[in-house]
Amino acid sequence: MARKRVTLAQVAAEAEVAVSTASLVLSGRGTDMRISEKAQARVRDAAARLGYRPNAVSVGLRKGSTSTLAFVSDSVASSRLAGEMIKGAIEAARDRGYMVFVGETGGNVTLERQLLDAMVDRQVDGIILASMLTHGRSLPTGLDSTPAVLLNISIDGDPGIPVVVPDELQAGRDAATALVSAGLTDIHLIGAGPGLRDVRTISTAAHLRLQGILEVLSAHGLAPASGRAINQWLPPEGFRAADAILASGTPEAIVCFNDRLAMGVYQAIQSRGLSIPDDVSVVSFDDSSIAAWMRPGLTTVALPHRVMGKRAADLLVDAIEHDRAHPDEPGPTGVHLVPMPLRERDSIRARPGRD
Amino acid sequence: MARKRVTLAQVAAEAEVAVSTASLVLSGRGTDMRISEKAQARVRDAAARLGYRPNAVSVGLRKGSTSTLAFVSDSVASSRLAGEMIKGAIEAARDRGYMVFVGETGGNVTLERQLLDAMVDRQVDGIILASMLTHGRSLPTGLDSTPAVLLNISIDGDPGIPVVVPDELQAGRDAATALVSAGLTDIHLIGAGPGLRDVRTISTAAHLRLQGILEVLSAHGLAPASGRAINQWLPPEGFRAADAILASGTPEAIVCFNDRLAMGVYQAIQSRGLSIPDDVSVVSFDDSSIAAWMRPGLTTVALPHRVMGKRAADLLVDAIEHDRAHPDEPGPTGVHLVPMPLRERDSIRARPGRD
DNA sequence: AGCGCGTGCTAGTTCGTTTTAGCACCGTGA
DNA sequence: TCACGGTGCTAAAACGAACTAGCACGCGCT
Repeated sequence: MARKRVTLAQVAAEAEVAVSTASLVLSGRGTDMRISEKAQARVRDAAARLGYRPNAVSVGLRKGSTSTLAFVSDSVASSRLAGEMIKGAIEAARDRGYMVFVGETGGNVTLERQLLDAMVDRQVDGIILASMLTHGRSLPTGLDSTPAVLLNISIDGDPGIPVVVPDELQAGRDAATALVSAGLTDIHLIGAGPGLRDVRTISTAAHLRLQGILEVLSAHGLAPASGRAINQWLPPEGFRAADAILASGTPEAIVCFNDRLAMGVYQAIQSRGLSIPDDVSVVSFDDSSIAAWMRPGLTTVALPHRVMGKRAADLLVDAIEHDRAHPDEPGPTGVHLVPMPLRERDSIRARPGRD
Repeated sequence: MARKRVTLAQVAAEAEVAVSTASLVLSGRGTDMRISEKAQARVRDAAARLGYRPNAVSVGLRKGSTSTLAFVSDSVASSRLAGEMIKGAIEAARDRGYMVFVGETGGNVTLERQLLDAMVDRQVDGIILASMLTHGRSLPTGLDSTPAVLLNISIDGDPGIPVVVPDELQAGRDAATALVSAGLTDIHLIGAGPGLRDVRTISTAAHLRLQGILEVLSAHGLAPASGRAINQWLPPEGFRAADAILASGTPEAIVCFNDRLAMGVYQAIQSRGLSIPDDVSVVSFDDSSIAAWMRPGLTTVALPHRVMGKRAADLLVDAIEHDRAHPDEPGPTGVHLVPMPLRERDSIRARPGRD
């Protein structure tokens, strides 16, 4: 086993030309360099016959670029979401001819440093630094010597490189609009609120979602009927919060700050024999896999992780190519907001008597 | 920006020795090669001062090995599970000094070929070929020239390389035992069964789980009270199947072939005003994230994806090192069953009057 | 004085490719 | 007859590290 790889030298020998000739031909510069059609044909033929494939490591050494990206995140698998991001990035990278190294730091800064170093040692052409937490953090050093993109990380101040984040503000607006345009006015918030400062998580998502919601409500002369700031957005918390609301009457609508909270909210509502959406409407955020499985289907504003990953990889490759073409110019930058689409399912019902 | 990387030559110049001397010292063969302590100190000092890091690409070219693994799967993100596998593999790889390329084929054979080729072109030291479907499939060619491990793939016949799969047979036994030892005898199957041939999916998991269940039941003189083979294991199917069972009486216990089915089953039971586990006990497979969030917590046999990924990476590195040490010997092989632990939560109640 | 030997280091080749500079040949026009 | 220009190719130098073979030097011994 382990048939040795075919090298360019072998192809050249088989075609009876010099190595440099073979290289020229196979890299498409043959005609350009006035290699006769006959010789070119011989080389191509030999390459095909021997099943020649260029050794990417050697090319990487010679050219200094490896057609390789690094994807470093703090958590690959803690959520299905991270997987989607990676998938999006890998697909986009592949379409552009790049392979991707995936690394995971678990939030450990030392590990992040080591990983980044290991990636740079392997001459990656660019780096995607991703987080699952969308919170402000400081940027590791060394990201200025290699093209890089920040994914799902909102940095304080201008990082000087492209940043890809979901448009949480608009998502908040859309969730509130879905309720308001159904004629619902008695709206309760679970996860954050009722005021703009009532946020218990480090996530900036919470702030932005809340801001968007409040913006739309006040534009319609409304305010949240209640709100609970919660730091752990998990089903039991959702259950407790909803139960407390239900104890003092049936609300028209509940906004959950994520689908796990919504799951608990469903349980609380249904365990009281009430119906979603006939008695109370629910809207949420994330569109995690459970959202579609819940009964009735949960209307939720999706986090488009796949698209974000793809976007990041595309921006990174753009940056790499820009760098190659104009090594002195500063390179692309800016915050790229990815729209969060509203997935309308069956958890919102228009208020009878209104349209 | 983009400060050039420090090369060994620069370190050597700074330490006033030859490049070869610097190489020897930094690779630990200094004393071995009788380089004076003084010179060694100068080299190490210079390396530290300049922040020297060896260029992994160059080393890869020279040594032929790149400290890099490939993880190729048919679906990275279709389930949270795949992410866990990758995470396990990446962690184990990192602990052994390897970085990992992740690729995803979407089940497309052409793409798989291309990806595998691209990986081999980059001189990966080994390949993990993973699937999310645990079904028999044919092995791509070329896996014999590079160390490889199959992850979550059961191949027909001996692939000649290590294979890592979950122990579904024992999982089936454990699920059934959990019910039987609680004194439950009226046991209904949702997903497959009641007979050994009543399986509608291409997954071998279904067969093995069923086999394990039937084995334990018959060892106790029991047989399934009913069984429905289903090809799509999703909540609505679970709901329908459970509803049909409930229409003709209240069952003692239901085995769901995965957690999504169980989610539908919960909905069906609870919408009839019945209680889990007081009226009916439920056990399931997978331990997906929803299992812990359901009310009551779902007792389920976990698919240890993280452990499987870790195991695969460890076996692969073992194979690589074996290959390096004994290039002629055949290398490790065999099927490695990873135990599926039973996660006991609150969906099983012992039958009153029994122990 | 000459030989052998241990010590401490280095020159030079290799890995597989890209790329630049330029060689050898031929026909042509002066 | 010779410079000149075009044609078709190749030699050789990178890229950065690893590693083999072996050089120079000084010391002790005969």
